[in-house]
Amino acid sequence: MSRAETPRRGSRSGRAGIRDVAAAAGVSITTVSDALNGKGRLPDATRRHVREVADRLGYRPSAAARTLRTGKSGLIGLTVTTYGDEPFTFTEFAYFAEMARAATSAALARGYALVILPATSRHDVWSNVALDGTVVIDPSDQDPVVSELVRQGLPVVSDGRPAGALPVTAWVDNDHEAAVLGILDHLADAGARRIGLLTGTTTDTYTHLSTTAYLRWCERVGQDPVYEAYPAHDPCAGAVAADRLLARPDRPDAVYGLFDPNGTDLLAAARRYGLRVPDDLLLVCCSESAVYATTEPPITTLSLKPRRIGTAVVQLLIDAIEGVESDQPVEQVIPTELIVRTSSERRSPRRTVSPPRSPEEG
Amino acid sequence: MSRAETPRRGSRSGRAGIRDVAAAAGVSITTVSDALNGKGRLPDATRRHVREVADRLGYRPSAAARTLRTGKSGLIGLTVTTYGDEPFTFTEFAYFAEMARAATSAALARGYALVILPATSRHDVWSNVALDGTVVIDPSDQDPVVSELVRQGLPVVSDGRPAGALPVTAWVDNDHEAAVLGILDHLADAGARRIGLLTGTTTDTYTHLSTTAYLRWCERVGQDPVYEAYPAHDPCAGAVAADRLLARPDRPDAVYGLFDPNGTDLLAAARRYGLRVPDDLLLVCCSESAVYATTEPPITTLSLKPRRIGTAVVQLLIDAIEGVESDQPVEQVIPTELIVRTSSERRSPRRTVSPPRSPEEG
DNA sequence: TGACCTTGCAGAAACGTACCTGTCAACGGA
DNA sequence: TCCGTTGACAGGTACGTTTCTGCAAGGTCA
Repeated sequence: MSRAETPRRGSRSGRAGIRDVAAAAGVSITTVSDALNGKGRLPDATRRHVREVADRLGYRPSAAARTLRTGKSGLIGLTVTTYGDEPFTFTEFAYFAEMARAATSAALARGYALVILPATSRHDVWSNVALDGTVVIDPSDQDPVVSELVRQGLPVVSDGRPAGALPVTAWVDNDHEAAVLGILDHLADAGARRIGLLTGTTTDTYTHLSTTAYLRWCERVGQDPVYEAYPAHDPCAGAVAADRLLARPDRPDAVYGLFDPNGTDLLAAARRYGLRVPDDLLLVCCSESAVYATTEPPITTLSLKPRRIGTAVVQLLIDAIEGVESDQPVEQVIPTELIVRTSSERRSPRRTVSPPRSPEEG
Repeated sequence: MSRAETPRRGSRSGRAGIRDVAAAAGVSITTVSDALNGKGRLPDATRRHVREVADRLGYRPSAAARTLRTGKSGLIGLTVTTYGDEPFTFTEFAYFAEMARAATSAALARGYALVILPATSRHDVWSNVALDGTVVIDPSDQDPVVSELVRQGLPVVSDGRPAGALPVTAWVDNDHEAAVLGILDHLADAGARRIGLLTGTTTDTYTHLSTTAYLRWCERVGQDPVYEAYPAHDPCAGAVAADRLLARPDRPDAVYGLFDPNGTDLLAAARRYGLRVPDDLLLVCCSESAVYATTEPPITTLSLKPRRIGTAVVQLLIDAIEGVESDQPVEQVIPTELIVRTSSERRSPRRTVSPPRSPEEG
């Protein structure tokens, strides 16, 4: 109350700045900064006083100024693959939604927020946002976005192991070969004689690894490969490919579909051709969607565990940003989970579907 | 080339700044800024020269500094409703994913990026990011986040009309009452005598408006309401509620489900009770998911048109940010779309499902 | 030949914060 | 009494832009 009489002629910008708080509290800017950030050596009385004045003035520190000063923005980029103008493809919906949800959650828990950015290298958007690091989903071989980010010295963590010699900081992925081999063995165990594959025409790592694993398995067991490939970003093409696969003269008696909608597409196609599932046709597809638990019949699915992946990716990235010496390896393989349902149980289905337990009636 | 001989002793921060570009090009900082931003009065030769030097040095302007100076960050917040720790609920997946996709696309087209933020008012995250405005999904009555944002003078546009006197800048919504009434009439036309409702226990506007519309319709036509409510964020509760609805002594002969998974849940419950759809039970649910086109039978769905909503919301927000005098009203009602499929066609299903056309075989 | 305008650029002041470097008083020990 | 130490703060600079204001040089016109 000694000499804080000049109230610093009206905060002209509308919002209160750190200067206004300092003036109102009768202390210096340094003291305010230290008090609010828990630094410096201040008696608790001063700290409380400053905090109270700041609250009273509704002071919110400028994120831009803080970012400029500290070099940290608290923002993490999340690149989404684009097909044409659309940010992410329909076939990846459930996976992406789950993965993004987990990533968002993990980031927020550590004080970071996620920024959605397109994988296409539009410099004007990318350079307009100050990022501390980036998560990229399934980067392509010579991804220009990744190169640019690395050149700027930003950590980059990818979902999906990087193709070629892409210099990412860390990556997280499933063991796609093992997953496919496991499914094929599972189908063979269930009595399948000729297993078909519904795959994609794109060149991403997931499609590539899965397809070659299938081909190797066929070679090993001496089966002729039976597969149809289609552009995975086109949902209609999937239905057509499923139909074509079941219309072949060498029709398979079991099919694994690499993409989420393949299950319903194959089921619809089987119905058209009068094939009973699982009696005439065993079905498995890779999906995160819950609908396959209640289809007729329920369909066996492979889950890639997107929530675990999203969490792991963000943890690795933030560790790299904050320079934490992580005890986790920088290359993490997340196990997949095969959720076995009726569609792949040829012999003696255990039991008929029972109604869900109602909490009221014991 | 006159006196640019002091090369400004090495850009210490690693990255090239505007100063380094100015020194290398032999011009002033002002000239570099003007040249790169297309401002000022400069001959094309200078402009080209500066641009070339900037490219050679790999110069990227600091987003933080620009934001601090201009007050614009190019970032738009997208708040997601949270249940517990999870950023958004499973039941909204398809809707949210579509809506977010459209919003992302629309924002990027106008040079903005989206930041995902939780609706819960964790100040430390919110105040750490410089936003130009925010999209909120289904804000609650006295939403503290919205109040805070408005207090800061930021424009806020909501998906879903704001409850109470929430001071949003603009909003976009469907006409939920009209949609429900339309569906009930549609079901009655198809021969339904007693229409049931699967609804939620939450207090959001969507659930509230839809439920009261149903009750009013029942009163008008003289039908006793038959409905079950469950916490919409719990997928298991939905299956139980669907089962309970069909187990009632006054079992409805038609059901409308307000949430996305209700269709499969109701279908599974109907199967358990030996009810044929649509012969014994007409079914409609509100969903954006494509799976309902290929279920057995295909299920009639109501689409809320999340893509149009996402686009509209972002356009309104950016217009407000940039001070554009929009010719669009600040309150936009997007029409819903009823996609009629077999599950609600009691009399004479038009035709059986035909296989999709294959591009190869005409 | 001055007065005046246009062109082409440079200087320097912000933007709001964080933090490094003092400064001054009080205090304790020799 | 003197010196070293510590606590409690203030001053000032830097972060990297944008942009307002100036200022010469050259051209135009009376």
